[in-house]
Amino acid sequence: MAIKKTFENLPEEKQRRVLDEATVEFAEHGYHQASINRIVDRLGIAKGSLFKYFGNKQGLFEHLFGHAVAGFKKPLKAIRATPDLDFFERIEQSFLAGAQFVDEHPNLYRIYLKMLFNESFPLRERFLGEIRGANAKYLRQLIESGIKAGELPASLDVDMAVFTLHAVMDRFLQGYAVPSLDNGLAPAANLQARARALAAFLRHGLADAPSQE
Amino acid sequence: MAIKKTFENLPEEKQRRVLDEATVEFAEHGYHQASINRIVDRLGIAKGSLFKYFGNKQGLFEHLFGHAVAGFKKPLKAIRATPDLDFFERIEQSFLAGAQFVDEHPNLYRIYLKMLFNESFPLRERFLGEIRGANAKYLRQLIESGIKAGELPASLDVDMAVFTLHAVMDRFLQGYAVPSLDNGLAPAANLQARARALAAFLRHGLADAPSQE
Amino acid sequence: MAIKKTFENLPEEKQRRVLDEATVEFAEHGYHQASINRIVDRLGIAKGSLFKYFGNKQGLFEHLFGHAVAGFKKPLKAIRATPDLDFFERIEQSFLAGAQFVDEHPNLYRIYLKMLFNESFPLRERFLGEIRGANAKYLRQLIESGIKAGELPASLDVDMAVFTLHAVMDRFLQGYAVPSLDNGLAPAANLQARARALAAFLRHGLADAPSQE
Amino acid sequence: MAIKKTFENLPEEKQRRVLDEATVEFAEHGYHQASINRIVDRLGIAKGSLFKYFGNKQGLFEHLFGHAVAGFKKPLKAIRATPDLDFFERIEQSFLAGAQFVDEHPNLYRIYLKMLFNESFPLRERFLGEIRGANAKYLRQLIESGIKAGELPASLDVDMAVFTLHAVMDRFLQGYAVPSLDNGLAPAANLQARARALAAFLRHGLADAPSQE
DNA sequence: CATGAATGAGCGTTCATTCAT
DNA sequence: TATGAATGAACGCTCATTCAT
Repeated sequence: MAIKKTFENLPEEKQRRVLDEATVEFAEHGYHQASINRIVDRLGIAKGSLFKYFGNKQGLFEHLFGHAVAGFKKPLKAIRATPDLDFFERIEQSFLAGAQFVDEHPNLYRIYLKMLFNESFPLRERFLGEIRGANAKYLRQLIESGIKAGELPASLDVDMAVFTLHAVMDRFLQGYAVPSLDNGLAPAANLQARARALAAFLRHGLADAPSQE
Repeated sequence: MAIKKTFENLPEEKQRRVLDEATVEFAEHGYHQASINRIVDRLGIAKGSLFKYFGNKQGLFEHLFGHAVAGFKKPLKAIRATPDLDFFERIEQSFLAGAQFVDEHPNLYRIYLKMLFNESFPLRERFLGEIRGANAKYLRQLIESGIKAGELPASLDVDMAVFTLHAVMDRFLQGYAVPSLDNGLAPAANLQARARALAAFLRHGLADAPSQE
Repeated sequence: MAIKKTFENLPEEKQRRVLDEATVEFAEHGYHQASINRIVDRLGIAKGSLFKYFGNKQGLFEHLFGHAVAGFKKPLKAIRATPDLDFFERIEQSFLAGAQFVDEHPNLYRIYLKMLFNESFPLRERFLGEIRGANAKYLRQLIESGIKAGELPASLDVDMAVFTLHAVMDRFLQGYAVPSLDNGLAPAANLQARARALAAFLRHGLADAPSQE
Repeated sequence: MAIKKTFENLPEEKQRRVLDEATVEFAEHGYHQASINRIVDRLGIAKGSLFKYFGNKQGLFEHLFGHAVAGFKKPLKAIRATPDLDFFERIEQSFLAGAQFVDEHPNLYRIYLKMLFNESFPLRERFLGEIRGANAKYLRQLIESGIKAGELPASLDVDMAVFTLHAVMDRFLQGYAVPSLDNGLAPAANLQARARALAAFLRHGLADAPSQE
């Protein structure tokens, strides 16, 4: 707590600038390659100030990303509370909600992606566990609701379903955030169309795909 | 390739040792955090030698990973040539072939994963494009063969199918290579069982899942 | 002394706390390694306040240790005024008085020890001169009284006697304050026994030592 | 070992310069206040070089002082081997041998003094233990020889004798190396005279001092 | 050709001190 | 008067790279 007292006394506008610049730096370079020097240079503040605010580099990162973790979970909450949508509509909406988060917080999402396979981020296990755990739990609840509502067969292998949904949703967002990873695969369809297509796809599988219209 | 001439004159055994140690270092630390110092210390060779062989750090990485890229494509080739398997059996086999590659080349796969979302790897775009492009192409051909063989409906949205298959296969391998990312989602099923379950799942989708036995 | 005006207006209790914490810090880390940050953190006061009180780090140290110097001289004064003790009893009592001072002001004594051979303490020459000069003067007077009283031979080389007494007394206190410096030398005798033994020793020297009982 | 390989391959002249400059820096400022920057600036070499040689600041210090520790013990050895001197002549010679060491290695002795009461030197306990232990052992053997030779009474309290000799010898050298600590106490007698006077003094003690001539 | 000593920019971090509020 | 945010030089240390031997 003592660490952030100084920072929290700052004018909100300045707090925002500091966190934004730092987020950009971590998003561009990852944790270790991110440079405190560059951050303070861009901010036009003294190096010592940043250390007063956050204690050290790790403190800065943890503050910044720790506060953001909640944001990763929020978009999904809204959808679960929509009684008028059926399961596949909710899936579709979840895709779009994720994309909206990526649009609004592109750098936080980039940090998350870098953290996925780079072990050297501080608190990586905790942060990833929270985000991915929340996602998985959300999807599981969605599926279970779908079964209860008769929209999904009771015989569904819920674990596999969660796994598949999670995989496809992750990939959908990754491709959206880093288009170069979609290398030639998908048509440059607009976002909603792709979300709808994927949802339809997940409904029937490969062998039982209905005719396209 | 004047750069690699002196390296290629080395005894093959020594070449292998150099590349192996470097691969381990890049796999553990990524590109920028990897330390030439540590590599030559472990190898017991002079630092200057490594620079003579590869020019610089980037040259070392490009040589090493460039040679490895072909390895990423090989396992899939074998499966496409199996006339006695139907589409979903091939998918299942593809999963297992990928897992086998991860087993045999864990460090190359770790490098690939780190490269996915970290822009600072040299030739990243090219390497990723090659690997992912080959994967996508392979999957597309598999699907098209499946359609021709009547195992998949002609109406299938091939792009979406490729996308989904790719997503699930990637996630399958990532979870296999980095189990902590599977956070609580999947049961500790053995590899083959999970591959089979996923293939079955992809066949019928969520809404049309057959009863489990 | 404009510098200390605001400090002296503080409630005495607070003055004491400030000086005590600062003394601990200087005793633990010496002058340069002592950290104003740590001091104000422990005190819970603003950093600016300390600088208002004392101007700068050096001012704080000088105030603190300057006030303490008198304390270094006090214990000895008392002994000189004891008419019923002979010279060697006074020496013995001086040792014990020194030890008592170390017990009561361990941190001041630690500062003094650190200052002995570390040129970077502010006002070091003056402080050391005062303390050591007072000690030497005290010992000289003790010796001269002893000669006058016929307890010591008139032929005594007073300079050498002062030197030796000073050396032994210093070492006695140093070993008491920093036992690790006594490395294996002395038996774990209790304080009074050792003081008495040293006094006896100083009386007769090495060659003329009487039988031990 | 690996740490010092690079350094040991250097021309001896350069090795000497490096160690000399570093010794001066540590002698002037102690361990923590000593600045690697200043050392390399004075040497005109790159900062990285020093770290290649010794790994880190502590490694430099330990190398430098560790090698010097043997030098602290050497002068005493020579004296013990002189059969033609009696006990008090040996004491006198020991004082002078110590003074000679201080003359030849003033900066090492200054480091030793700073280390005495400053806990923050690396390996302080070990270095001090070695030096002081060797001194104490040397003095004890001297005393025991003196007793055997009948030059000292068999009833002598050896522990106290060692303690006193050690104290006086230390103080003698400290005053020689840091004259300001002798504040006004002793006359500016020449070295040999003072050594002789102290030895005489230790022989007879205060109460039994013979007439001065 | 191999070596490994030398380089120096850059890193994260600490610190006493200043000064507007 | 008390505050505490801001400062920026200095610290120990790492690194990929160069080049004389």
